[in-house]
Amino acid sequence: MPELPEVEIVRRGLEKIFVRPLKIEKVQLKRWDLRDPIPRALPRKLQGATIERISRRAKYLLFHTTTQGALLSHLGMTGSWRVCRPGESMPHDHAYLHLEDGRILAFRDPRRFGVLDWVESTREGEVPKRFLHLGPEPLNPQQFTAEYLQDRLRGRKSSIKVAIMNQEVVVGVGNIYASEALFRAGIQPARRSLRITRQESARLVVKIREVLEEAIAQGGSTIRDYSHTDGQAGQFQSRFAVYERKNEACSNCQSLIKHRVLGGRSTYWCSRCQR
DNA sequence: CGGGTTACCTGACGGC
DNA sequence: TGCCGTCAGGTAACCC
Repeated sequence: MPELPEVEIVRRGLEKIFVRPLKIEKVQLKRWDLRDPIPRALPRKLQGATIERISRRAKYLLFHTTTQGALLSHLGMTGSWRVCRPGESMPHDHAYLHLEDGRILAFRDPRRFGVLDWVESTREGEVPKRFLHLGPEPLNPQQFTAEYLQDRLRGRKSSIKVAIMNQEVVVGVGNIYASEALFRAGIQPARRSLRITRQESARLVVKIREVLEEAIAQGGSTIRDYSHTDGQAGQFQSRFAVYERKNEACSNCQSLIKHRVLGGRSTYWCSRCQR
């Protein structure tokens, strides 16, 4: 489900709720068996804590408390956070955070590939274990540069699409935006990473950033489960150039959009516009 | 070791 | 109608 743009939109939605710090009065867990079991201590740590800030790293969200500990959440494929009131439960709600103002934050995740975890400290320099292997943030031009990408692609035998979806190379790019960015950059997804030229790396860096920023501006992409914290759907799915457009005419050259599986994931491209 | 494949889980959809 | 196979915004544990 959610790639960087969707997670960032969720972060902004949550941020609005915590414009002023709010205490969590009660934590209710419906089940513990997400992709990783929720730590038994999580409710104890969160209950009575005050959330003052929401940050994002890659596709992870951190709910920072005033005592330095933080709730870490990953949405997996179908995870969502929504604001609701008592009695507004939905199937596959796994956790409820009861806020001091009477509102409830519900974590829902039908497939349970998501993660809820507790990190003890998020002080400067102390990086949660889950973040250790993560690559640079693509929206940060100082971190994610043509030189950097070219360097990481050199000597890599995998396809360029698999490479940019590798969170150690660059974070936040998932299956939709990988295809979309490669279309914009004019690069075939199956090309070997090591054959990508310097110039192409430069273009790809620009296009990855561009497509992610446009998607954020459109509120992300809603295919199935994804929605904002207020239940609204994203709008970027109507702007897909290639994703899920197999056999449709390319918006640029009218030739038919191709599809194949790469690294186990559905991949879409225009064989005329992408070389 | 790098890189491909599979498992985790539920629901939606198409074909028979 | 209903059953079965396939596929889905991600990640990580496996295999070679």
